[in-house]
Amino acid sequence: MSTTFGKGCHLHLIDGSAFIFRAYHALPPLTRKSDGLPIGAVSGFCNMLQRYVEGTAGADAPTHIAVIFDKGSHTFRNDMYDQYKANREAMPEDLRPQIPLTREATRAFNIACEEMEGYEADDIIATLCHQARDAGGRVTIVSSDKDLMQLVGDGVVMFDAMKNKLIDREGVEEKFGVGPERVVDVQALAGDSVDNVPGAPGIGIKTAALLINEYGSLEDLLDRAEEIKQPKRRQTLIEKREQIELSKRLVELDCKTPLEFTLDDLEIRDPDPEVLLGFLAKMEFRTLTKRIADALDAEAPVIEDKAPTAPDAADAAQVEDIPFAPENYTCLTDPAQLEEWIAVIRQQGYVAIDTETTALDEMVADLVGVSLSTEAGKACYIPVGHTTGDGDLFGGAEKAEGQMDFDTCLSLLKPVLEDASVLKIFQNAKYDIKIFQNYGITVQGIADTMLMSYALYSGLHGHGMDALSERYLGHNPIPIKELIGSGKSMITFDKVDVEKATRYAAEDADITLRLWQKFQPELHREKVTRVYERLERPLVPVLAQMEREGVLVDRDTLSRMSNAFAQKMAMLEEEIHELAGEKFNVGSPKQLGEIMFDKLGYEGGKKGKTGAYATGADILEDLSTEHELPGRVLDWRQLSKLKSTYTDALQDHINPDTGRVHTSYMQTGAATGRLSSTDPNLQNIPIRSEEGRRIREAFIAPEGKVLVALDYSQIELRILAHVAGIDSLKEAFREGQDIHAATASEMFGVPLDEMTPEVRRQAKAINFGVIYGISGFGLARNLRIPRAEAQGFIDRYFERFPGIKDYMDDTVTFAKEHLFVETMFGRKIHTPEIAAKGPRAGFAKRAAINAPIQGTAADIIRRAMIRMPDAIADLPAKMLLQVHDELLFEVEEGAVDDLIKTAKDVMESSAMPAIHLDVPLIVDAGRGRTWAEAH
DNA sequence: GTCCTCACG
DNA sequence: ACGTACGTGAGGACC
Repeated sequence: MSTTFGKGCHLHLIDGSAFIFRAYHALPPLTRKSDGLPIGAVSGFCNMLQRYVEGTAGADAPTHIAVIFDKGSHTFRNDMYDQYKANREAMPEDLRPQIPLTREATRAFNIACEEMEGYEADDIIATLCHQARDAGGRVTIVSSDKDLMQLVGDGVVMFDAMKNKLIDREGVEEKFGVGPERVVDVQALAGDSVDNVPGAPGIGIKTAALLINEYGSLEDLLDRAEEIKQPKRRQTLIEKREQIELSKRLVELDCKTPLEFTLDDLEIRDPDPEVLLGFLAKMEFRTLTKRIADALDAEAPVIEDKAPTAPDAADAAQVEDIPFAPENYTCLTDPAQLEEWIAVIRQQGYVAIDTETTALDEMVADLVGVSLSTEAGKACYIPVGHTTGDGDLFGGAEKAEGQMDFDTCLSLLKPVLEDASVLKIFQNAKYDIKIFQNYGITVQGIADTMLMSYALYSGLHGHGMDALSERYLGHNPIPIKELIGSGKSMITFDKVDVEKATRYAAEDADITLRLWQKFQPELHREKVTRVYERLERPLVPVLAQMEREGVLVDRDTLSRMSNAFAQKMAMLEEEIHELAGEKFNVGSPKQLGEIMFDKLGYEGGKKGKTGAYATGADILEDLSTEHELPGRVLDWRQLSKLKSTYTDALQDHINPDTGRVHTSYMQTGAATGRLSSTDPNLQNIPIRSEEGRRIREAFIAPEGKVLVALDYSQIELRILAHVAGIDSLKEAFREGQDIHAATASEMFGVPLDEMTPEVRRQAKAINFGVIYGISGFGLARNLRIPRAEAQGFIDRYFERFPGIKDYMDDTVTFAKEHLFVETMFGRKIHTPEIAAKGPRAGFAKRAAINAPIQGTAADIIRRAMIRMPDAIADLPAKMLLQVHDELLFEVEEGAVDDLIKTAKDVMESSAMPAIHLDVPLIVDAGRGRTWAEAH
């Protein structure tokens, strides 16, 4: 039955990883109906495999076939160069569990399925190629990976299944400018950013091919490097010789892999219908099962339409039964123990990590310890920076007993942290990766339980670890207060006793791991995997980098402003006291209310819930038509606000080391998907008032650089026009009209060229009102017109734009039915209050109407931010700040136009291709030495 | 800690 | 019948 591989045989080798990734990206995140297991990639993989086998049947059918997979993340190339493939992005979490299933699928098709520990699939393919060719057979490699092109020639061709194209010797020459036998020479010079092969800096494929063709081979080129005319190129080749030679060894495939099977084992075999259909049925692939059953002329097994089972009842119960037992938490002091932990981590491919530090501000925090957890209930803590006495780790204090050496610990952890193929699970990853960055460690390959919770439960509750642990694990973690106290007597973590720290820190890692296990299947069940994978997880390093950059703020400017404000306030205060007839604290609303309404007897004093008079700006404004005092108080309040919140407070936030202000962005702060900014909040720097706007003059670019502000024009209204399907609004946006004027024209029948500012202002207020879930009362208050008149405007608006009312009604209906609303990208915002009765129902309704619009805008700018670093990588520019619909950059003077063009393009195209908008997105640009000028 | 007020989109 | 524009964070007063 079995024949010996030889002349006339034709071996097809399928690059398994390529199939898997193509399948994963080509298909939506499908899940198995009965239990929510992600199976999109498996489904695509099976389809592709089946179609391939089907498509190759005929005259030149393969006699032998195999699917070759990678195994393990560590190969002999990592021993040569530890940075090899270190840039690889972490595997999406919903793909990981599908990998073993693709092996199972291959076997179910009765196709040979081969892999080797320590070798890449490419090496196995290379070895098989050589063997097959030596035996006189032919080979077709099914892959489009350029690393395999070196194997082409002498009966070996490649088939790019994506483009349905054969790649032969000419194809390789087209791609590399040299024949297959010189491909590795070109690759060694050109390097490869994807695999992190260094190559020769400044030399790409074109130049490399030119050089190789001129000198014949890489070795000759390097030997005769002195002869090269271009000085820069000559220098590079001489200085980087070793790096280039290393690169060649990295790209050269090993054709002597010690295989544990022979070519004869790969002989093509018919699948066993029972096994194959059994597997497909188990995966619950209805269409595919039926199609293959037909092809095999067999009976398709029945796939029951099982209702989803209770969420992993069995598994969950097991995990939840594992107690939180501090005795299973160990304190690691010996590097050998850590090495054992690392071996386990590498083996299983993931670990939960938490860092303990001396401060909440990552820019000034020192690392005190690291905790790890590899399975529920099991965790360790590595103390490295605990101190005794006064002073800190790097000055004054004594290092406490019983710890691991700081540098030893980090040098052991570094390769794991930087290896994107090992998943590091954090609660609030941004904090920890910034801490590790302080020590030159760039963490790659992260999961974040805080972001998972946000993607799953935004609007339902907060996403802090204590709350999540209590809610989802039924466990109250040790409060940090018990270790460091609170208030004035608070100590830093380095002063905490190592034993206590171990219990606390190990528990945090344990909890993080358990939350990850709990949330992972939920992401699929709730269909928010895409949101988490595309909108949340990739944003973390981007925000970390922006925070690290900070923005330059001029202390002198702020300090001068503070002084000027103080003087003016003192004068106003004197006047106010005189008008009041007594001295009082102008900053106390309570005292002010009593003075105005009780003592001076102003009309219209209204007490709120707490029994205090309301003294808000709107009330003082009304009073100021009758009295002098309220106007003075308004002026005083404005200055007080500017001084305390901005000109004084901002100075305190200037980092002494960098001279810049480093805000912190909270990714989970706003339910709609917006970011929020704290410490300091740089998203509410004044701009509306002339006095306040001047604070932006203190935000500057360093010498030789410029600030560039890019902001989306009317993004929320554009989204509204799209989602509500308002043709006239869409048309106005497409034609670049003044949207508020166009609205006014449509509503009041005033031609555009006769528009008055007053009518336009009213239309503008209505436009904004609509986004907020308009009410007659709210619009009346905003426009200071009678409520009936405001209601008349709204009625007319709905009449002219009937789609708006439908959109609002539909959104509320959807929210009531599902208790959440969605953005265009599928972000869910839960609206539990929509079921409430009474006044709360009104709030919830308006929030539900607003959330998809505000949230979609937030998603769009997030996508822009995620794509931005790569887009501007070659420009001398940094993205510094985000203010909801604006991005602020710092750019070298000469590159301003390039930056604006590139960044604008990224922003304007960021809705696509995930969603389609019927209206264009337009980004306005400004530049200047200060943020004030850039607007 | 909570309320009030006010800065931003 | 009720009280209302949506989403945030920070500072100061007051308990």
